[in-house]
Amino acid sequence: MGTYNRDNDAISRFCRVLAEIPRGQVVTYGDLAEMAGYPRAARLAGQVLRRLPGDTKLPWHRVINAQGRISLPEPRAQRQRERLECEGIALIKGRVDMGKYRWQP
DNA sequence: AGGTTGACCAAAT
DNA sequence: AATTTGGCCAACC
Repeated sequence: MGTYNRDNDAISRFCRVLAEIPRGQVVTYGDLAEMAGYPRAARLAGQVLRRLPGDTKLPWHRVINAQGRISLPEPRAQRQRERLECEGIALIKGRVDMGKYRWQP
């Protein structure tokens, strides 16, 4: 199978990877998908994140797009920016310095 | 069933 | 540097 169908096993794989991202670091949607075992399924990562409960303890804010930009619509983008800054990740002209903060295990 | 829609991405223009 | 293009893949009409 290799296909994703609302099976919780797939979702928990995304969540497991998400939980491992260290404080003060970020990954891209594509990175998250690949680490979860779904290479080239960046949009799938976005769908999983979108469905996370609003009160999740998972570090959803550590996931940004491949250009180092926040991919959320306002007003959630503002919350993500705040959370990142709380961890010492500043956005310079709307961008995270991927060379400095991208997590590579 | 089949078309459209995204918290996407890399390569080409 | 900014846009466009083609690929991606499950959810949702």
